[in-house]
Amino acid sequence: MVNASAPPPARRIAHLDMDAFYASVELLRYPQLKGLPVVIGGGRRRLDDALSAAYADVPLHKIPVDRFPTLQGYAGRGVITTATYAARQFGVGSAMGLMKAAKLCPQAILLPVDFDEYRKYSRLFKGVITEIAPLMEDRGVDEVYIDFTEVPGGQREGGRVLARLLQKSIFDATGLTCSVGVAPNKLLAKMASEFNKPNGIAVVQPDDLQTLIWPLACRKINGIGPKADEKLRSFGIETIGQLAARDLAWLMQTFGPRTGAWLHNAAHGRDDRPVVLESEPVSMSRETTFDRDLHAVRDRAELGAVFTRLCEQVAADLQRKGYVGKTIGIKLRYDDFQAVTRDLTVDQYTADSQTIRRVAGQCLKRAPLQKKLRLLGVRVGALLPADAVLNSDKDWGSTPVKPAQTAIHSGANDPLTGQLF
DNA sequence: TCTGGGGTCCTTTTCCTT
DNA sequence: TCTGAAGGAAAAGGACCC
Repeated sequence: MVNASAPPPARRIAHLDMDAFYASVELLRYPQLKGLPVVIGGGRRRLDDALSAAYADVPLHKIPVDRFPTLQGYAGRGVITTATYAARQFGVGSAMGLMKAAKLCPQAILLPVDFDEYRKYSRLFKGVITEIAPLMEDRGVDEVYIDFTEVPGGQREGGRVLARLLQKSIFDATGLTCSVGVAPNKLLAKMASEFNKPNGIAVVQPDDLQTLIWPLACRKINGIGPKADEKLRSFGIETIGQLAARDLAWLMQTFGPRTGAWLHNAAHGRDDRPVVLESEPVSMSRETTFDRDLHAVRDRAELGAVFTRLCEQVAADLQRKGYVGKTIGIKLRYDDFQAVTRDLTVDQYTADSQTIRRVAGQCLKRAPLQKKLRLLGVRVGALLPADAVLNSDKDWGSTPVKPAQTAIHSGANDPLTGQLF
């Protein structure tokens, strides 16, 4: 039992964020690129294949720098996922189109994204963390929340001692650095982890709200994106302090009851979300942007093949991870970048590619197909673990499918989609 | 020269039922 | 049969995050 006379330990939540994760992992493989402008993104082919074919007998770190592909003359679609500091000097950055980046910094080396490699290091550093502090919430490939409250050392110097231990242990195991923020809750910990990047630690106490948090831009609150920020600015609200000064009723009136209350709490540093150790996925999807825009009629063979492949990929993902779902949908993005979605909920849970393909095809018939398409996606939602679903047969593929609601126009005579979809 | 891919969550709209 | 209200579920869109 807990000693009744001792106060409960103060809640200490850490947010740990790996520094420039993708780029750092790539530099472990190719240390000869250190200090050079490097952008990661776009490329569909694996660099390894190209380089290791030419340098089969040379270790990766000995491949000459001038053998790496650069942005010079790059033609094609795709965006930069991340860029090294040396590349940022030229004005290139995340989410920028590769062709634009090629104009700004043609000498930048282009590496393809290698998620398998990043996932490998992700598992590694998370394993190090849970050995020391088991209450960890996974927030993607390069960041986590950790509940320090009951961990030995988690209260010393407000959490700084444990944060240092984690940094050192992660570096020893992976060669990678990270930044840690420790605070009374997730909201503040997330902001704190940005204070001393890279390889930094920041500790925020409840009393620090006005001095450390209120001067920050509203955008620093996790959950306030470009749209919300713009709306706030239109009311003259730029800093978190200015947001905190608005009264709750006005915020709820202006932003809706839920968002308004959330904004109010966030500005006052209040957040009682727990650290969540396990969570089930809600949906799985695959989507692809075409090399060139495709037309539903003129390119229907190509489009149909991509469509089938996406369905197969989603089905394979579901099966590999052991899930079934019953809301099946598609996503289209037209050449003008407008996006539409259509989905349909069926009676039986499924992870079968042909079933997904059939239902997704019905969705596609309900979408406008006059404009050219630049992207096609397939999604399965309303997921359940496959072993939790008591469908009579285990062969998801053979389950009959019919729409749960309205009968869907068959579209058999539709000139656009007639036989193909 | 535009703008990836894989997610979650929230709000609004639409449809169905009573 | 029509009309309208109310509530729920599904569908659609969009903001946001990594």
